[in-house]
This record gives sequence, C-alpha cells and structure tokens, in this order.
Amino acid sequence: MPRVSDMKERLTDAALDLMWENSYGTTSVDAICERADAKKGSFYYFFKSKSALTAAALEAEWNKNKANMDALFSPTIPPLERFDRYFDYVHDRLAELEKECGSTLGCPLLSIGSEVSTHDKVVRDTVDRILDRKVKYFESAIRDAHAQGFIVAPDPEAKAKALFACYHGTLAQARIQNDLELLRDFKQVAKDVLGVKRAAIASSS
Amino acid sequence: MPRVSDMKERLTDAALDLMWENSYGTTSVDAICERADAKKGSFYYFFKSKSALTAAALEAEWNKNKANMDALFSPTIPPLERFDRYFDYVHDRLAELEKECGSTLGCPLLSIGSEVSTHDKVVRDTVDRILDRKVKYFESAIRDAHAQGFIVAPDPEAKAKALFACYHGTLAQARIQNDLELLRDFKQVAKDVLGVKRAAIASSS
DNA sequence: ATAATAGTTGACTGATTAGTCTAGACGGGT
DNA sequence: ACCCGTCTAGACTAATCAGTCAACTATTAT
Repeated sequence: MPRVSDMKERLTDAALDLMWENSYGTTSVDAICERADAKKGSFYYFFKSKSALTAAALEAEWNKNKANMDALFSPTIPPLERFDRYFDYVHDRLAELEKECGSTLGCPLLSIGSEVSTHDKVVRDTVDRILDRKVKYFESAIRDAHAQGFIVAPDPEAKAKALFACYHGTLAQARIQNDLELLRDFKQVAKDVLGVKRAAIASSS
Repeated sequence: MPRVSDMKERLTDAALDLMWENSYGTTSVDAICERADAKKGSFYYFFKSKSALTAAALEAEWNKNKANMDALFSPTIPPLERFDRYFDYVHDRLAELEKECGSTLGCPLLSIGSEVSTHDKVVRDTVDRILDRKVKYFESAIRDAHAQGFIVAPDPEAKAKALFACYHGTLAQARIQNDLELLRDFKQVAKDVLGVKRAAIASSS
C-alpha cells in the first residue's frame, strides 16, 4: 500500500476551523483547500461533496474529544462535580479560541446543525448522532447524582436533555453577543435546572 | 408623492420566510425576489445589500410581533402565567409553521444570528438589539414574580438572561432534531430555572 | 526494477452569486 | 395636460461556487 497521507485530516481540520469561526455557508471548498494546503483534486479524492466532508469533520472532532469527555465525566468523580469541570473546560477552550480568532465561537454542532438542518440530511443526521452521544454523559451523571441523593431526578433522560438544551442555548447566546462572560453564571443555572438544594445564597443582596 | 408600493414589505416578508426555513447563506437575492414577485431593480432600490435587507426583515418581524408580546406579558396577568402563555404561543406558532413547511423552525433570531454573527456586523447588531428587547419581557415578569413572593430572584436581569438562554437552546435543539415535542417539557424547566417552589412532583415514579 | 496502488495536480465547466445600470412606467399634484 | 418623484424592468458584469477529469507523481511490495 503506497503512500500514507495526512491530507484527509488536514481537510477535516481546516473545514471545522473555518465553519466554526464563520459558518457552513460562507466556508467554500476553495477556502478549505487553501487552508489545508490541498488542491481541488485531493479534496474530491477523499470526499464526495462539501456536505460529506462536513459530516466527516464533525465525526473527527468528536473522536478527538471523546477521551477528554470520558475523563471529565469519569464515574470516579462525584456526579455534580463532573458538570462543573465540564463547564470549566468548555469555558477555557472557548477562551483560548477567542484569543486566536477574536470571537466567542460557541458550539459548532449547534451553529452548523441549526444552519444546515432543514436542507442537508447527511450533516443533520451526523449532528444529531453526536448530540445524542454527548447528552448521555449528562444523563449518567444525573442518574448517579440521583442515586446518591444529591438531586431528585426520577427521569434522568429528560433532565439531561433539558440541561443540555439550556447549556447550548447559553453557548449560542455567547456566540451571538460575542461575550464569553455569559457562561460565567451557568454553573448556578445548572444547579437550578438539576434541582440541587440551595445552601447559603442570600449572602449578596 | 406618486405611487405607494408594498414592495418593501413583500421583500422583507419573503426574506424572513426563506431564511427562517433554510438559512441566510442558502437564501439568494434572486430567490427572495422571486418569492416577493419583484425584480432585481426593485430590491436594490429599497435595500443597499442582502445584509441590509436581512436587518430590515428582522426589525419588521419584531414590529409585527411587538403588540402580541405586550399582550402576552401584560402586567395584568400574574407574572408566572405570562411565561406559560408565551411558551404556549410560541409552540402553537411553530406547530402551524411545521404544517406549512414540514420542519420545526426554531427561532429565526437565533439561527440567523448564530450563522452570521462573526462576519456581518449589521445583522448581528440588529439581532442583538431585538434579543435585548425580548429579554426585557422576561425580566419584568421575573421582577414582578419576585415582588409578589412567587420566586426568589434578587437579580432579575441575570435570571431573565438565564431563562432566555435556556429557552432558546431548547428551540435550537428542536430545530436541529426537527422535533417540536422537545418544547413540551419546557414549562417545568422554566419553573426549575426560576426557582418556583415545587408542589406535588413525586406523583410519577 | 517494475508494476500496481494511493494520492496529487490544476485547468476546466457551467451554474449561481451579489450587485450595477439605464431606460422607462406609473400616478398624484398642479 | 404634463411634470416629477417613486418605483419597476431586466439585461448585464465580474466574481465565486461546487464539482469533474485526465494526466501525473510518489511509494511500496514483490
């Protein structure tokens, strides 16, 4: 088997970077090729369309992040702490990206998914699948928290979906308003959604 | 002053419809003109660019809906009931649109805003401004609910932003997954976020 | 060394894009 | 009747788009 090329990865990386920073629609195949230092021919050797490349890019990103997610949501960590760590992690990553590109980027799954969902089944199904996987981390943390008596959550799946949606909404707002600070208060919002008993709140006015 | 034309409104209506159903990027000026039964010349007589038209369309949509929002969030209605009515209203409207176009569309401010925010200052600022106005309805309802002792919300602005983000996140998920049912449970989520005292919950398993 | 496979090149196509421009149609005020 | 400002018509441009293709190069297993 001759030649081993990293072109495929260069292309998916380039595509995700550009689409995350801008959008699916404004990211042209030419621009992806330029950033990946590829030519058109290589692009269409590996991917049959821009849409297929996008789906592949999202899957690749997921694979890169999976180990990280597994660690953040490790059953060895107290369940409610998993959320705090996860929210911190996302915040820090977005802060890094903000330094690089000057904008608060939010979640690529959400922005690309929302942009494309009504007219691109391939990408939409991919986004759906990945979101499902992510929500499972929430779900099992919630189930553990319930079992350990930290919260009351007889329906962990519904709770997980609700919290997930709230978090992504906050990420979307942060992107639109270009303001990472909107994520700051989310840990408390999460506790409200989860129904964690409030301890001493009435300290500040 | 000769001639009064409804073209401007036809164009903004057409633009919003198309962009809501699909996206900013996939909605071409030609397509907008076709749906509005206009010619290119008319388009650029009224609007200096696609971007300007989009901003105008979003503002126009806001103006159409403002009276409705005022009614839904009327101070004559008990504050927590305002939210329930609003969520019902949005649900019903999205259900209608779903019948017409076969997809759950979510919130156009969010999808267009998220798509465009990093590279179109005109549209982005417009979206920002309108979102700010909408969140004010939440804020004053929360303040009233606090004053009347239904909830504890010493910082109504923060609470309003949090609830708003959660709601929009849920709308975005519904769009991506093409599933309006995701909105069904939101009233309870809203109560959790708001910190409404739970009454009889432990009825179901 | 050579053949077969894996990957690369870049010119090309035809469709579509946002936006321009000139000529003229319409309709109310006088 | 006719003028003038509002609006419309639609051909046009130049750029950009996704995608195609046939020729080419590099690598490795034999």
